[in-house]
Amino acid sequence: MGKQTTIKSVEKFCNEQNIKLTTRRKEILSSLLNSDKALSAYDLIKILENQMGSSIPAMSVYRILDFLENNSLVHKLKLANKYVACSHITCDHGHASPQFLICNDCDSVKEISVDQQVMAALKSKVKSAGFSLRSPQIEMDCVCSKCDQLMEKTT
Amino acid sequence: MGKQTTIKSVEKFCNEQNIKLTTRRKEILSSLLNSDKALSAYDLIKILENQMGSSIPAMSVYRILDFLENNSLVHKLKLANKYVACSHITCDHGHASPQFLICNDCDSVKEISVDQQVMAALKSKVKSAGFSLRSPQIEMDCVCSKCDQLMEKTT
DNA sequence: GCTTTTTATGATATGTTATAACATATCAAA
DNA sequence: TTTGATATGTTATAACATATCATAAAAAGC
Repeated sequence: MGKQTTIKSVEKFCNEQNIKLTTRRKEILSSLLNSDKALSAYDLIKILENQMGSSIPAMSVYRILDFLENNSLVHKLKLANKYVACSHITCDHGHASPQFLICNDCDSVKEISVDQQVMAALKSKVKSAGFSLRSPQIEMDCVCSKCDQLMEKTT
Repeated sequence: MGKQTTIKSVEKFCNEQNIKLTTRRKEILSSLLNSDKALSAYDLIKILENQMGSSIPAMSVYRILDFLENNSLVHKLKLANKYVACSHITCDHGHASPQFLICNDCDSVKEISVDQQVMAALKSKVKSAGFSLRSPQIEMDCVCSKCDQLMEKTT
């Protein structure tokens, strides 16, 4: 799907859901949608300055990321302290437990979903250990194929 | 197992493995072993100051944590940016993929292990997505039973 | 339309986690 | 006793995140 199409369809989605997608929020979300990598809050500040020519305080970025996360438009990757647009923004179906494969080298991220059975197995172990799951999100420390190849050449 | 026993058996283990457990390293590791929660580097600085009466720079703590992690005595929890002693320090058998259940409220941590089959399933999905796993460690955002009860009362 | 209230953003300061770069100490082996 | 390896100390700074108060913009009630 083209990027323009995506942001348009997100706007439509937000209208329907009564989510207020202000200019600032749209700028942040667009930057994330246009990136093939996870971005830190401070990456986003730089991007807004360079590409949109508008300066924005760190506090605003964090607030906006929070807002977008609460409305399931963005995910925070705790493994990397970075943020990605939800890859299911434009689906109408609710998505399963997200699993993020994060390249340790270049921060490229692939969002896939955890199998029902696997998730059930994980959950039941959590329960029998006396804990309860708060977020089904799973993040894994990986290397993408591109970086993997580069490493082999270097070694 | 008593705490004194543990640190003794760790010392024995380090001798056998030719891991130099210096005074500083022992202080850090003991603090982690004595804690039922994950601790940040700066928590450890405070603990050493209060309990051992010795001040230690942040840099040293981070280096020591690195060292202990490389020697499989300590795990870093990226979800919480905190550290825990490996719960298998005193086993002689190598342990499977660790799964950490981290209480979002009080940072108490339970280390269990991921089922072989579940791990295999996760791995194969990673592979077919064009990534390769770097660390089999899985961290999950949970609430422990104690905090769970407290929350219900408050609500 | 105009005020009130709520919501969003800006500005500033500060807190928290982590690493870089360089210096010193300690100890064992040549 | 010098050398080399390893561990630790010191200082500075980068990177990530939140608290607090002020201001602006939007929405709700009249």
